Amino acid sequence: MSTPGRGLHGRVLDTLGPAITAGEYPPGSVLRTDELAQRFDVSRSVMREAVRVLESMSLVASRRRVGVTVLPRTEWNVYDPQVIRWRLAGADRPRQLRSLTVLRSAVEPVAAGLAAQHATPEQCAELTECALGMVANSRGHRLQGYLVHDIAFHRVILTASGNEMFARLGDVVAEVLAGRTHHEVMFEDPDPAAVTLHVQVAEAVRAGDAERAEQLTREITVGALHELDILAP
Amino acid sequence: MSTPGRGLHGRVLDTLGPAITAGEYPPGSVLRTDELAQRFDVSRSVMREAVRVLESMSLVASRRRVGVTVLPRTEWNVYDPQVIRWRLAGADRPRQLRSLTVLRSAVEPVAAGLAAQHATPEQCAELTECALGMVANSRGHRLQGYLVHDIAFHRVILTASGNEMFARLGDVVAEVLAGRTHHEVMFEDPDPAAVTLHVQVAEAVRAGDAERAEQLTREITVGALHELDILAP
DNA sequence: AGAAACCAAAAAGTCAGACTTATATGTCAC
DNA sequence: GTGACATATAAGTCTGACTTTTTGGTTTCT
Repeated sequence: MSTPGRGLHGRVLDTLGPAITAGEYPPGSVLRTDELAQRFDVSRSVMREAVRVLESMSLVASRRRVGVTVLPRTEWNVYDPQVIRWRLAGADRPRQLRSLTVLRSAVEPVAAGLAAQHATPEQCAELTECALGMVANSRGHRLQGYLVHDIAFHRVILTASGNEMFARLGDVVAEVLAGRTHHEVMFEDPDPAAVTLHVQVAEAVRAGDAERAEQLTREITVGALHELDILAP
Repeated sequence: MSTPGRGLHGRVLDTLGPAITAGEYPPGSVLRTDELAQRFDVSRSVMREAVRVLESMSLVASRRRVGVTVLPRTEWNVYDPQVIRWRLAGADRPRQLRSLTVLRSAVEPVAAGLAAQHATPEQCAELTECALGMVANSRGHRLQGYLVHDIAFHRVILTASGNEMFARLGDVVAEVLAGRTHHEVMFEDPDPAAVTLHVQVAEAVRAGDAERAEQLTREITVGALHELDILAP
């Protein structure tokens, strides 16, 4: 998943990125390129490339005579897939999970509504296929199989919406769903009501009923919010 | 606005970024670092830093023995503020404007609902202030003054939602609104109904009425969709 | 004493050149 | 045609010297 070990500068990022997003260097901390280069045992050129990438993510700012300063979280490019991965993998995981779930609750219903209007027959077929796969794996601790279809389902919805920015959230949603299964509490079989909702969404999209698709998806995301205690019961 | 001229590599990006996002290099095009360095009259080290940044935006991929290849639009990090700016400034502007407006229509209503629950008294005050400023500038071709308050209004809503990912969309929304005033057709005074809606949203947030704040904001964004002919009348 | 001008050190920024490594592609034998 | 092998290519890496900006302290003048 993603882009592992693409060169030396990538290795550096794999260490520095998670460290910064985890808050190991509080905002305002100052790093020096040469020192970092020594610490990671790479040349300054490689280190500079890594710093440039962090800078383009607004994780740090590089200024002459002062050094590379860590920026406050409010400056971070929180939509950068790399940043999201780093945060999901580290100490910032709960916060990232919450904000992503709220984002999902806003985006996915609208995406489903658009999908009902724009989905191709192939996408409709794939959607029902996914929903059926979820049903088939909804009992008997077949969490892995369930997850695969769940991820595929939401990815198709986002793609079929026809909006490039929605489509780009597919990977993020996938990581959220996968995380819920693997890290969070998810011992029992999935909620039967949720499974039913997915089937109904697939049907609504196929029927071109945007209103219904949106409303049903809203119910799904409300469920996700409840799981994280973001909504009062 | 943003980060102009932060070093030589930034200058290179200011040319290459817009060129790529405008589609001047079709997907699959191959660039060579050395050739680019010559073309921009910079050292290879500087050029490499620029390429690294483009790579972190998934605009290009760098592979040994082949070169720097331009990636298809579906790979781009379309949430990167820099990418958004480049696209809004170039040939891809209409597409970017549409997808951003659809994103707004999904996010802002939910953000307004959350703002109604979480906004501080100061934020509520600022919000009504903005709304009043919009009213005051809604007649007599005072578009500039209107725009300032409109931008501030939406920024407060997104910030007050308490969700970091929503808050980060403030800059983007600002650029969309500014673009609508400056580039798009916007000769007459703003729609009075829209002005009223903003005032009502401010009131709903102050009253803590999440449901109403969300619904009213939805009406605002529906208006924005209509402006771009995304919704049927 | 306070402000203005000045100086020196520090760290990022830039450049040039040599070298390494992976890999796409063409060549040859079978 | 298939597989092994050689070769050329372009990215990747390292090093060292040099430039530029900026900060913080020092000196000087009012």
